[in-house]
Parts: sequence; structure tokens; C-alpha cells
Amino acid sequence: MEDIDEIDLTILRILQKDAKKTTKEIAQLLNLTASPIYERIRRLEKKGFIQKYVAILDKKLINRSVTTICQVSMRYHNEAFIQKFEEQIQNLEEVQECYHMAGQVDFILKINTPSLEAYHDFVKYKLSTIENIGVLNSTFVLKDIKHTSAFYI
Amino acid sequence: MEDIDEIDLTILRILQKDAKKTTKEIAQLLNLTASPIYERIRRLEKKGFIQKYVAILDKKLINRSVTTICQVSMRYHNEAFIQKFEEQIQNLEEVQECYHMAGQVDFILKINTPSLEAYHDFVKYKLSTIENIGVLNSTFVLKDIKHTSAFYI
DNA sequence: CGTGAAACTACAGAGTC
DNA sequence: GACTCTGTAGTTTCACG
Repeated sequence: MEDIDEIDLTILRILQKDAKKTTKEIAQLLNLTASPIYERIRRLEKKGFIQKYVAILDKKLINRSVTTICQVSMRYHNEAFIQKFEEQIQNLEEVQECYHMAGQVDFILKINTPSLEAYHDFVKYKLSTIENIGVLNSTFVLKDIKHTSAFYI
Repeated sequence: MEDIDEIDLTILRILQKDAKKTTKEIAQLLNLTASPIYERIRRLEKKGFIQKYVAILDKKLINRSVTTICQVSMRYHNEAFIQKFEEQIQNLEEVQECYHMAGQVDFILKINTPSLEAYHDFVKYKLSTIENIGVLNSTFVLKDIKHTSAFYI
């Protein structure tokens, strides 16, 4: 596991926050030249520490302001139904996050839509058509307090 | 609002999934040259549609495997307490997401830690030291079904 | 939106300690 | 094994048409 050192960690911390930083800029912060930084990043990508690089969009500007947390409980808990549910969730593109949970609630979903009506339609025509859903409890986000893709490392 | 066209949307869709795509590659997909793509991206950054570019890390490899959803209800709901809570959450670096909700539960938090013990310590020494917290309900993620920073646009 | 040129970066050696 | 240095290919950036 720990085949990364402090320099690698620093690189990861930087790229988590700003992937546009050049190897040169990172090198200066670490008192190194660009080459070792370049090679370390290559290695971190190859080993899978860095999965990908993405652009983060402003959800209000792209008209996906309404964020909803939806808690789902299944009627029956056999393997086949759970498997099927997970597959179907993958295909619902409004769903940004979905976690299989350990408590009474089976799944927690985070969904982004342009409006409350759009969420209503999503539930009516997409989510609730999945069989074996028992309880379905939606609550709306009033305010985004904090939201980052970066880990504290 | 809609001062972006289909070409801009396509650019956003691409960069949301892979920010390393070059202007040249995007241009080829759209049957254009690199210049207009470059200018459009610049504009999308300037107008705020694109907030930033980040590297996405593998949480297992960096030893942040345990994801917990924590639902918090406040004891008193006056403005000052809510404000204070929101500020303090900003400083808790284990907290990756925090939303102010519309239901019985006031806040939903997503927290990443190396282990269950680390989560326990987080609650004991950090989260629960915030005053005015009433109910605090933690459930653990068994499996990450889906998880993306991209919006369906 | 296209062309073309300048500046910079990424990338791939060769060599040092 | 990890670094520095150097050179080249490719990209970004930005004139101008």
C-alpha cells in the first residue's frame, strides 16, 4: 500500500485541488525540477492513485440547481434484486451518487435536476419503475454547505 | 442564462468526463479547428460554467475507504447557531459534502476516513464538540454503487 | 471561425550522484 | 533509484484575416 512518499502525497494534494498546475509549478513548490514530478505523476496515474482528471461545473449555471437526497428501502433483500437495482441505477443519469448502506435504509441517492417538477418526473417515470422498491423518502437540499471531490490526505 | 449553445454543451460534457482532452481532440469530434474550442473553453471558464479542474483519486488506494453518511439535527434552529455550524463544518477536512436539508433532519454529511475507528475519533473529538447538535445518526456505506462529479446535461 | 506563429509544456533520452 | 540537464514534439495561446 504505502509505496508513496511525502512528495507523492503533496503532488496528490495539489492536483486534487487544481489539475491545471504544471509540473514546473509543482516542481518549484517542492524545490525540484519538472522531470521527477512528471515521472511521479505518471506513476501515480499508472498505479491508479489518480483515476482521472475532470472539469467541475457550476450546477446553477448549467441549470441543475435542485439537489435531492433520496433514501430507498427494498421490499425484499435477496441478492438478485439488489444486483438488478444497482445495475438500473447506473443507467439513471440524473443520479450523481448512490451508496448501498448498512442501516435500515438500503440505498442513499443524490440526484440533480433543473427543478422540483423535473425531480417529480424522475421519480414517477424512472426511479419508481424499478421493481422491488419498498419505501422511498426524498428530502431536498436547501443549501450546499460544502462540496468537494478532494480527500483529506 | 442560456448564453451557451449545443457546441458549448458538448464541450462541457467532454471536459466533465476527461479534462485532459486537448482542444485539438475536441475540435475533431466537433468538426472544427482548435481555436474556436479554445476560445469557448476560455469563455466557459470566465463565465463560471467551469469552476475548476481537479484530479480524482482512488479512495481505497489513498486509505480513505470508509465512507459514512451522518445525519445531524440541531437542538435549536435560530439563525446564529445554524451559521456557526456551517462555518465549523467548513473547517472539518474529513467532511467531503454537507447539505442543509428541508426535512426533519437538518444536515446530511458525507465523511471519509481510513477506518471505523478513525470515524469514531472524528465524531468524538471533532463533530460532537460543535455545540447545539441534537440528534446525530451515522450509517456506513457498504458499497459505492455510483459516484461521479459529472452532471447529466 | 480559420490560419499561422510564438511561448510554453509534456515527454523522452543521456548522464550524475 | 531518484535526480538534473537538454532537446524535441506537441499544445496552448493569441495575433490577424
